[in-house]
Amino acid sequence: MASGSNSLVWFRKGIRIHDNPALEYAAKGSSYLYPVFVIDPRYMEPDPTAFSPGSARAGVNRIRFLLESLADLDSSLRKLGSRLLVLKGEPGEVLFRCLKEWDIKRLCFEYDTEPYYQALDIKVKNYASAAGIEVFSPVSHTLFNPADIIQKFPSLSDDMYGCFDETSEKNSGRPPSSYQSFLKIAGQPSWASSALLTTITSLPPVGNVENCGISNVPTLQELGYEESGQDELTPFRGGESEALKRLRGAMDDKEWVAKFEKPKGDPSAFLRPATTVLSPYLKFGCLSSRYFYQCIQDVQKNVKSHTLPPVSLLGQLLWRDFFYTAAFGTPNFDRMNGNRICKQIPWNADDELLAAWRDARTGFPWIDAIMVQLQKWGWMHHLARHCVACFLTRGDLFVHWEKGRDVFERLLIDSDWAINNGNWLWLSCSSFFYQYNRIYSPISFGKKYDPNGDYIRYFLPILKDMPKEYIYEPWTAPLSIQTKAKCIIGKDYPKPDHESPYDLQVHEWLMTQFDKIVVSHDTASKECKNKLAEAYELNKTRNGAVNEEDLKILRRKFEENQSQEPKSKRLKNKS
DNA sequence: CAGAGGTTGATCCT
DNA sequence: AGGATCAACCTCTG
Repeated sequence: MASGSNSLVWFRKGIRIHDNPALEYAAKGSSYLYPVFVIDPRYMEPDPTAFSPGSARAGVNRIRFLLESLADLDSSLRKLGSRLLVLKGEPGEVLFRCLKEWDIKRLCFEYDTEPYYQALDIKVKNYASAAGIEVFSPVSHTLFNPADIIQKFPSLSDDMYGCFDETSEKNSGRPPSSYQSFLKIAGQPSWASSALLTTITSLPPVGNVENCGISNVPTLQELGYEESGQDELTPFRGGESEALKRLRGAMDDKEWVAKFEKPKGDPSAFLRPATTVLSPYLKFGCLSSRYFYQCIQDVQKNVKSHTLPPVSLLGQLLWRDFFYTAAFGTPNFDRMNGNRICKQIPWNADDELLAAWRDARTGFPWIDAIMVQLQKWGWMHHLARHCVACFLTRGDLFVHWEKGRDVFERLLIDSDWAINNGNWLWLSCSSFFYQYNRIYSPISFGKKYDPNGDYIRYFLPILKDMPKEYIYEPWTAPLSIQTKAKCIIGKDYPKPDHESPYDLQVHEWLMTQFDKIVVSHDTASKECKNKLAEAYELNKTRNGAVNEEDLKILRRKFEENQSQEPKSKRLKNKS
């Protein structure tokens, strides 16, 4: 490109100034630079029919986080002599209009591996090349280029059998299916010991943008959302400035960084979370994962000893790349059907169970408190996510992981297509992880970290006066205690009734008859284990070719087993 | 094809 | 707090 012409940098993720190759390249030698963000109504427009405040695809917490991130980007750009140009509409159409209107010769945007952008970006690139516009689309969202990893990974079908199927021809490798093999292929990132940061001191000016429908970064209200109370909204503020502040805060405690062991974190810690809470900033690219990587490396160089992947802090960033690689290299990664790495399992399609889980009324306080934190904060600890995901799918309710995935995808401020789907595959024992006998107890897991139940008391204030002896299993509290705690189970707080619609009197009677609880996690989890064993068996005999009919037959069998042992009979057997 | 290992289970035991 | 045991899956390695 001849220097002295116009460039456009298109922000999607990568909402930052630091370590932003697309921005740097766009700025180099241009007379005018147009920094653009397109507000896609499909993602941002209020949808009153959704189950929570927000658009059709995103809860209001994440929309707000995005707007804050954009406002921060705009303010940073202004300090460099530029500004953010916000436009509304279908991104492709808006972009084509801008390219024409402003006579753009160079278009720069961060490469994105998600299916949505893969499809959109092909259109954009085709348009640009037909119009003689240079396109620069660097990989800067992840540590590695997922395509490189897949290329390097020896394809099973090529190596062992020397045959070529359609997939191996197109794609010489498949993504590694375990973290360890991923680490081995990935190695050190090429840039690990080189300087990433070129400090930008000024940017080319923005050209004439009159009559182009440019606006400032809108507020939630300007987008048509109603004002809501502070305590209904996430405590985490969006933006690059906030990300770097948070990063600095974490890195300052060198001991903590060096000793970080993810599985040892306390999921019930909420006043001071046990992790960095940098995930939402990584999701939107307010924080560069590569810069984060280098910061951790710096700390590790200066301490005597440190933890290692998979549990270390660096290991967490590598998990992110692991899931990005798996997601990029697996067709239909976000579905069970047609997903070659996903076990085919006849999950329930029970919308009532799903709604009880989603709306925090399962009757298990540990589970419900986590779901309230999800709705209010849009963030909860990784292990808390494990508990509710396990409970919904393979642990207790046997509801399809795709349903839970949808709820997380909407409500999490850090929801990330690759990572969210990857973790649901993991937790439901559909892929990556297969030890389905390891089930999180909705009662004892939380108790181990928080015996007093402070986390439950905070997010489920109705239970705030329940004595700690009963707070994880309030249905076991004698009625006198429930009365004193101003929380009658079955009236003020649900009893776990997804299996047993008993009235309170029967419930009370049962409490005198059994030392075990009425709706037993024990019973539900045992049934789930049996179902998973049968489903695994089916997958084995069908050798990865389970069809709709197979699943239907097995689903019918599960239903028959359940009706053979009705609730009343089950109780009589016990008494 | 056997054996080792797998980020984060629960329970009981010391 | 840490270890053994439970029951037992899959993937990777040699």
